Amino acid sequence: MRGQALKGHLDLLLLAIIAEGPKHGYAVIEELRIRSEETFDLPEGTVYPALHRLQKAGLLTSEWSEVQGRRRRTYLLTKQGHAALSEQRQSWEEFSSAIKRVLKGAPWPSTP
Amino acid sequence: MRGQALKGHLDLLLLAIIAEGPKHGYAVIEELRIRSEETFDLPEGTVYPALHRLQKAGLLTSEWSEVQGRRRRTYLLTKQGHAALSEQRQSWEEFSSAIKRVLKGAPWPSTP
DNA sequence: GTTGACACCTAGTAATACGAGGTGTAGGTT
DNA sequence: AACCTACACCTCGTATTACTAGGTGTCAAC
Repeated sequence: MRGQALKGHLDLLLLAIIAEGPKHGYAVIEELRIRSEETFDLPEGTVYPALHRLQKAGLLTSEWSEVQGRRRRTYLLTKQGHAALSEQRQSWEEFSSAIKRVLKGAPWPSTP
Repeated sequence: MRGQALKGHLDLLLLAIIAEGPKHGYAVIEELRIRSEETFDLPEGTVYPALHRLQKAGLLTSEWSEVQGRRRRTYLLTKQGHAALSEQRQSWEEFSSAIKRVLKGAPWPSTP
């Protein structure tokens, strides 16, 4: 149920979602919520600035459009974005397996 | 090879290591480096303040000792510390599987 | 007698996720 | 008509936190 504390890994999630197809910010939030089964229910104040950051870094481009009276900013991965994504996937793999190795030391809480 | 960017998960690692047996700060660093196979090679400026923080939060206690002329501060988990650990293990489990669910959407980079 | 491993510490910095607010449209319900 | 909810965007400030860059001191080896 916790959405907080995805500290360094937000970019990976955003890039991964948008890599599957162009999406606007609000849709990214929804997609993340659904795909994570409510684990990631990110506030807009988290996602929008992050998207701006990624665009500024050259990993995303965006385009404005208007759909049924609402303006949307739709994001797309650049070549750099794809490169960054696959790099960050690898980092995640390494990171999470390192954590696993550390945690594996003591089985699980046997309430000592 | 990178040790940085373990953003929100440092506490989990420290608690997990110390839960296996009392350890002093320097030994915690070594243990983390070895167990993670060099992935986590944490600077002292990261670990020591974190240990202080955990102690202040009541999750650790410490005791000074002197071994071969060197003073050591050895840490131990409190009851709260054990509770926090098992909570954070669970959080990690949930967090990492949520990430996996998000990433699983598109197989792996087929260089599109 | 200097270097390197051991062993601790603090102060400051940069990054960043989030909270709290704000703007506006469309489509309902009351 | 007034209101609410979902959609859709935004910014500013704050708190946390990992890290950098320093500092102190012991011991063994060279």
